[in-house]
Amino acid sequence: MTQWSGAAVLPLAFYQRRPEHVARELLGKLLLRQVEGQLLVGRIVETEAYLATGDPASHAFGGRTRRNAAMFGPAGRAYVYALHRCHCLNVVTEAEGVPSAVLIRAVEPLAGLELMQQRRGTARQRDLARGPGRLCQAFAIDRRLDHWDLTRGEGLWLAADATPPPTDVVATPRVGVTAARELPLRFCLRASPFVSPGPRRRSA
DNA sequence: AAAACGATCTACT
DNA sequence: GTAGATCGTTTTG
Repeated sequence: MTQWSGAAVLPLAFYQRRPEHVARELLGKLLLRQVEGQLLVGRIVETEAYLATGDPASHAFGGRTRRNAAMFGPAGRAYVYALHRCHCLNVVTEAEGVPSAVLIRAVEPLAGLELMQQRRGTARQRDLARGPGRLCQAFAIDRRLDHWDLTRGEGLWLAADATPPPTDVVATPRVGVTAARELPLRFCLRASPFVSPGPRRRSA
């Protein structure tokens, strides 16, 4: 795995900024997971920012609860929650006490594909980590990783590729429940086949 | 104690 | 494109 030795772990300062900025900067970065003696790697191709104030879609909008406690903690930690049968991975941003985060919506699988295929129950590369729930299943991420320190470079962490590919970024307004606000919170790499379907438009 | 609610996914047409 | 499964968390009685 010397191929990833040049990948620099993202430092605390990277996360101590506004979630819109972090979400934009995360595109093209690497998500790494060490599990069962193997290294899983994916390139982040889609993110979503959840603001500390004025964002009705954020879990922190209604105040602090047991579930969303990680969002109120220090930056650079994971906020993992369960939804339906799935889990979703967020990275906490800004200062402690400011509840903002970035949802990792999709990655392009780069290493450890066999284990991902095994965990996902499919061989289709496109379906391994496209969508926040699938991503967590492929990378063996669940609530035990809630509050995990992502800056330590072990278990679960993020890093910058030594030679990242060109990143042509698109920001799109959210659709669905938050459509009324038209917040430009979603970021993805243009033309990446590994982008998730995204939130459904809600039917009245 | 019970009910409602999704930052979703899969299957099917 | 739409429908339904499904379950931990939160809210309400």
